[in-house]
Amino acid sequence: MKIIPNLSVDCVVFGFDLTKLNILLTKRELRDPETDALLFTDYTLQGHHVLENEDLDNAANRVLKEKTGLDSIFLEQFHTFGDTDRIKNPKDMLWVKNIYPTVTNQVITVGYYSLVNSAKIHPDKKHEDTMWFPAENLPELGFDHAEIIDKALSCLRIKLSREPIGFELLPEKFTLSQLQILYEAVLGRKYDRRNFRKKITQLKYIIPLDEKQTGVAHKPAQVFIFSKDVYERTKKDKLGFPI
Amino acid sequence: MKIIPNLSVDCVVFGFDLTKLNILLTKRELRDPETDALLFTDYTLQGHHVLENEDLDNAANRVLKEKTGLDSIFLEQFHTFGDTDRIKNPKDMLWVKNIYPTVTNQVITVGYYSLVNSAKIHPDKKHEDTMWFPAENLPELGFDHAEIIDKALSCLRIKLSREPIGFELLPEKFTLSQLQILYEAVLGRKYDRRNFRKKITQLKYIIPLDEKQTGVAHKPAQVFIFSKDVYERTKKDKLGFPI
DNA sequence: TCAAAAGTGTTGACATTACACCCATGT
DNA sequence: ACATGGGTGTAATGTCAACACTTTTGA
Repeated sequence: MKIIPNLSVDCVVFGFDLTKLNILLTKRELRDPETDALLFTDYTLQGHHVLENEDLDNAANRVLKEKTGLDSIFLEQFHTFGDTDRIKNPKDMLWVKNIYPTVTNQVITVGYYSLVNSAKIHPDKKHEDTMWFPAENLPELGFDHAEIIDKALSCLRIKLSREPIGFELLPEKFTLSQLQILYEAVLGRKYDRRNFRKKITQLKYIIPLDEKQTGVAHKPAQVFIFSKDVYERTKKDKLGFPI
Repeated sequence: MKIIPNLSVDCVVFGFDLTKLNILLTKRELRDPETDALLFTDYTLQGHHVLENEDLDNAANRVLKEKTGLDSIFLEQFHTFGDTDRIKNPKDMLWVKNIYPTVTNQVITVGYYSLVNSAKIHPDKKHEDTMWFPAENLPELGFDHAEIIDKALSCLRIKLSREPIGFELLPEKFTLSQLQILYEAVLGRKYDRRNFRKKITQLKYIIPLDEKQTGVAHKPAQVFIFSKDVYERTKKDKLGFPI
């Protein structure tokens, strides 16, 4: 299958480990083709060129499946990056010349972000060089991927403050504290525990189970599930008042 | 300047005539190259292929400048459309084959919307075949432009309910009723006049002038201006509570 | 003098914030 | 027994929704 040389997708994979927000990155190395000397090393998002006769969304799904093994997970297009000087860093130009000699110097990339429960990816097994980094503490990034991640995060924040998508980052059964930590981690603010619980428990689509946490060295918490079905049935698309 | 055959931008130009929300469309006709018989006619967004060595955002600005004469107006990228079957209607395939024979059958388009005060465009003069249509009552559209407009409108709604961008659609000096009608037209809901005014007048960046409407057959309204400067200085990026 | 939109305040319901103590479990 | 996070209520404040009459102008 031939690639489309001037069109790629990049996926910002967000994960939550019940403590903090993480981003999945892949190690990139460039070695001199003759001497094999290590020229540089850094990290990049999971990306690939779109293939001929492939829908954009499918390209993003394919990349995700290849890099994480996960299928049919939450995936949302957030922005397209098309400045002609996107690849301006000398190391990136060198890398492109070595790895994709057929690629033009004007590549636009469509950014997607996806949300996964970190526990579902075991990067050590399949892809040694693909690993989680805390969103707050990322390593050196290739290309314009720092910019792409910034934009992804700000789009995720807006989305999360409008729609209940946080559950995509949690195990199916979760506690209210885990949910609160998730919101705090993504939105970068704190919530009062009582007020948070009050708010959440009045939502009909967050359903308490007759089940408690086990194996924790403190009072076990009640577990909840999210019902997308109930949400879809009861949501009312109200837009905020003008700012 | 050569075009990039598989990459285009489409601009959804929103205008407000102090009454309702409008969208700028261009008439498209295809005639049989031999008999000159009219094969079909419909309307399309303002779009064009991106040029080699042109930034995406610049391409959108160029298209807008060419089609409306306007420069440096509000322009926001909202979504990229990249399904392989985007051009599936027979009339569209026919049109592409006639007009852009070099173009591949897999073209992705980056959607932008822009906001203009309708009064600033006099389509009759420059472009007879480019005209305003009420957003609520659009004619038959080519390609997937109905879908693109839907998405643009829903993105505009979300943006408008988060940020004060409505002023881009208004004359520099406006009345509170005009602002209210604008919000009602875009968001598709009604506001109580007293509550709306209460809310707006407490915003420091909407500044009353010592000036009144003239030439109206009723009590003249006070006029206001929007200060982007004051807004930028006083805004606090608060994200909503989880839904 | 009439028509048309401008302008103006109060009240009740609801949502948001702030805040402190006891509980159940594993070690 | 202790450390850890779970679970709970109330009062003050702020925000939102509903509602009707008078004013100013041009025609």
